Amino acid sequence: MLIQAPRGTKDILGDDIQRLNDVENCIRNLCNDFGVSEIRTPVFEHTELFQRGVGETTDVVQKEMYTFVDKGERSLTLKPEGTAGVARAFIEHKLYAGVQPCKLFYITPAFRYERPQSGRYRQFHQFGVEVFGSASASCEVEVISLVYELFRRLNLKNIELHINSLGGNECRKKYNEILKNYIGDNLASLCPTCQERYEKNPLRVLDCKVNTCKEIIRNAPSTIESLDVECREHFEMLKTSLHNLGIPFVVDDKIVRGLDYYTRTVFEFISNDIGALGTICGGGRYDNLIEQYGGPKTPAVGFAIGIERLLLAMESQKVANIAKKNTQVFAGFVGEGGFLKSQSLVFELRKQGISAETDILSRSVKSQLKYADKMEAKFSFIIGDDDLEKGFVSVKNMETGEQSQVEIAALVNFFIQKEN
RNA sequence: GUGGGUAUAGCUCAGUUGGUUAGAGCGCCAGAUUGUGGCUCUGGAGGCCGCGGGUUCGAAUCCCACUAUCCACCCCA
Repeated sequence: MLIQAPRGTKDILGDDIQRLNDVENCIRNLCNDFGVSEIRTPVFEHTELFQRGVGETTDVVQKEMYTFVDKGERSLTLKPEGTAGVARAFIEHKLYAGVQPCKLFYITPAFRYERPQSGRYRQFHQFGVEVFGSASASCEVEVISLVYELFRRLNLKNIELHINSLGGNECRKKYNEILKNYIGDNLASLCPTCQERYEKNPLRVLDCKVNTCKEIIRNAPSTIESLDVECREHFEMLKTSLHNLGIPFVVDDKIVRGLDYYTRTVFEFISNDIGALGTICGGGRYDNLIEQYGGPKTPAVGFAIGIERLLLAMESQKVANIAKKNTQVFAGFVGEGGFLKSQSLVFELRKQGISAETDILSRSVKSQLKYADKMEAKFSFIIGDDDLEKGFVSVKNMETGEQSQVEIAALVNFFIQKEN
């Protein structure tokens, strides 16, 4: 029986790894420009961290986590998202005592046990940013503008920013009651899952895709209408600032995020180019989480981008230009003297930072050149005993076919010149 | 967890109403006079036809189950 990669996982190689590296480099430069430093947290954490943070009633915690017991009888879980671990680290390293705001980013694999489909894997990768310490709307602007700028740098188009406000603790409590009243007699007409949601987390009904539910909630009062004065001002300030930066957005009072820790602002960046799962980026404010984890009361804003989805969008828009591996020099040979000389020349060239290759399959000269061609070498030469005697070798420009005599002793310098 | 499509060479796919030894294109390897790539020509390697049952004289082909994969629902990045 052949063993293959586990369901919902995949190997990244060839053009894909090139694209991924390009995106990661772009992210690192971007974060540097935005004053955000990197953090790497463990791939697994105590299960309780996610239960308390992400929320006991969420699907992620209830049925999608990779949880196991280690030999010390600890219940551990492969991270299903990035925020919980960063929040934990923020408290554990007492970053609240350092310079505020504290701005961190991560690139990490994440794990969820779900049925794979387009844009969804069991092991996927997230790029996320968390900003701790600011209660002001300019904190949201900080991270939203970062995402917006990432898409611009990657040349991605047709991505819509949707924003909403769920309100703080008080408004949310109030809104739940209002929504329940609104649904009222229609409760029986809701889909079974929504009837459950009605009890546990009425907000989620707004997110339902079942047509009958959509119809019922179509004219439902929005969370925005129940905002208290402070939350309303906060939301207005956010909109003003986004206008100020020229970042287009739509207010979408139907977006409700699936993770319990969000308060006030939530937002998503949505693409229509990548199939049914169009949310490339999701995030929002979570002012209670740090305190809930036992840290000092600390406001925070964050988001996560699904890197696979980002790549999907890039592929569908064909914006990625893959940097080809470029071999500068192919050093072929004939005979043992030539073999030893080409071997040492290649090593010398490589030490000089010039990408060079020789034949290690004992192939004919013809085949060696074919190989050089496939490697897209810019120059090639074949060195043999008679060349060694003469002290010169014929260097071929692989694009033009031109050949020129070069002194063997000067070969390395010759290619250094060509490199510059 | 639910529903639908798919599974033949490294890749993309043909394969007749079930009928001898399973095919093409691309890719890979080699050759076309002695030491020079791309184009062309010739040859070669490479398949338990996803796995296991069943129907049949006979199955890549029909039926069943499983697994994987793709897409959608749910949920989310």
